[in-house]
Amino acid sequence: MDGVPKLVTDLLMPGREGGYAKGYETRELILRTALHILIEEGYRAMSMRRIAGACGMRLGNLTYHYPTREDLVRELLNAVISSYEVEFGAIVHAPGLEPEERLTRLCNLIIEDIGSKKTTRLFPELWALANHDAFVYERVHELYDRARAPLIEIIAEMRPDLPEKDRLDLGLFISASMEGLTVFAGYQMPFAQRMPAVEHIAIRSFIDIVRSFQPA
Amino acid sequence: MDGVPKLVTDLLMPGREGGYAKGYETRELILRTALHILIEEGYRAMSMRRIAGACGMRLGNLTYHYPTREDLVRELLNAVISSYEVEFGAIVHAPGLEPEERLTRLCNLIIEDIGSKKTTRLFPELWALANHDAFVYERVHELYDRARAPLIEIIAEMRPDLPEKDRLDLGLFISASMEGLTVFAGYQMPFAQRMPAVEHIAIRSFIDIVRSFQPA
DNA sequence: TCCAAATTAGGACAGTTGACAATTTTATGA
DNA sequence: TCATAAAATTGTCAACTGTCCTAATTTGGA
Repeated sequence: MDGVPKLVTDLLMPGREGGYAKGYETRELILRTALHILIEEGYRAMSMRRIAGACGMRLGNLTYHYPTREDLVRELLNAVISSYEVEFGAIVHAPGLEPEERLTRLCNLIIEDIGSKKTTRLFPELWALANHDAFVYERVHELYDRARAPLIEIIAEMRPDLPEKDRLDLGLFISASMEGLTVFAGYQMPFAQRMPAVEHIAIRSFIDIVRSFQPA
Repeated sequence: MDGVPKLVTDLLMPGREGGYAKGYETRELILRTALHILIEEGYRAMSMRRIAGACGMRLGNLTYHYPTREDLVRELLNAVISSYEVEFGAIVHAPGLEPEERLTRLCNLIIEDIGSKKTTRLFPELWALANHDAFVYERVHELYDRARAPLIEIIAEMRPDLPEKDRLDLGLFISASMEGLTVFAGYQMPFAQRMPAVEHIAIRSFIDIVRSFQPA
C-alpha cells in the first residue's frame, strides 16, 4: 500500500479539507478488498459475504456501508477508472521533448502498466462485465477515450498535415493494438519472456505508421 | 443455423459413419443453447436451470446429459475452440499467391471474425475465465498458438533471412495487435464505423513492419 | 409384440446469494 | 455526563445455485 493512492479518499474525494467524513476509512478498506478479490479470484468470487469476511467485518456491516451490491460495484468501478485516468493524465505534459520521443515514452508507460498483474487480470473482467452491463460499458468506454487523448495529441504534432479523421484512426489503431497486449501479457508462455522484444517491435511499428501514413 | 457447423456432431465427432450415437442431437442443442446464453447474457446467467429452460427441458434431463456443470463448460469450450481452429486452418493453403497478399487476406479474415458479435462477446468472457480457470487458460492458449502458426509461416516466407526468434516476435505482435481490435470492436462509438479505416491502417502497418524489420 | 436401455420428469438436498430488520456497541459533541 | 448519531452485530428471509436420486416415459431392437 506504500504510496499507492487510496481509492476513495484520494480519488473520489480529492483534497478534502479538514479530513474525511467518518466511515470513509472503512469504505476505503471495503473497496480495496473488493478489488483485490476481483483481481485474484474473479467477479464470481466477489460476493458480499466474501468481501465482508476478507475485511474482517460482518455482512450486515458491509450492507450498512453499501446497501446493495450494485452500489459497491459502481463505486469500485468509479474509483478504479479514476485511478487510471490520474495515471495517464500525468503523461500529457512533458515539454522539451520531440513528439516521437514522447510517443515512445507514452507507449512504454502504457505497455508497462499493461504488463502488471493488476491490469492483465482486471481489464478482461471489465470487458466481460461491459458486455452485459451498460454502466460498466460506459465507464470503460470513457476511460479509453481519455487514454487516447494524449496519444492523438502527439500524433497531431507529428502529422499536422493530416485531417482529424485520419489522426483519430491512427490513435485508435495504436491504442487498440496496445490493448491487445493485455490479453497476451497474462499468458506465461511463450509471450511473457518475449514481451520486451514485442514491445520494441510495437513501438517501432507505431512510429513508422504515423510517420509514413498517407491519406486516401 | 444455415450452414453453420454443428458444435458437437460436426466438430467433436467429425465424419462419424453410420450416423451419430443416440442423444447427440440433444447434447448438440444443449451446447448451442449454452453458448447463446453465454454470449447474450454472460457467464453468470449461464446456470444449469437457465440452460435447461432455454432448451425446453427439465433440469434433471440436463444433468443426465451433463452430470456436472464443469462437464458442460469443458465440452462447450472444446467445441467452440475447435470451431475456431477449423476456421483458421482453412486459410493456410492458398497456393499461387504472393506472401504479402496472403498476409493481407489472413488479417482480413481474422479481423472480419473479430468484428462479429459472437467473437467480441465470447472472447472477453473467455479471457476473464482463463484468469482463474486453468482449463480455460490452457484451451485459449492453445487456440492462439494454432492461430499464430499460419501467420508465422507467411512471415517466414517474406523474411527467410530472419532468425526464428524474430519471426516469432513479429507474429506475436501482429496477433496480439489484432486481438486488441476485439476489445474495441465491441464498442459502438467511435470505433465501430471507423473499423474499416483502422483495419486498413493495421494491415499496412503489419506488412511494413515485417518487410522492414531489422534484427538487433 | 415385448423387453431393455435410453431418455425425460419430478422432487429433494445442502449450500450460497443479496437484502433486510432488530439490536447492541461505539464514538462524538454539547 | 449524557443524549444522539454512527457503526457493527446478529439473525432471518426468499430466491437461486449445483448435485443427486427415483420414478415415469419413450425409444429402439430382437
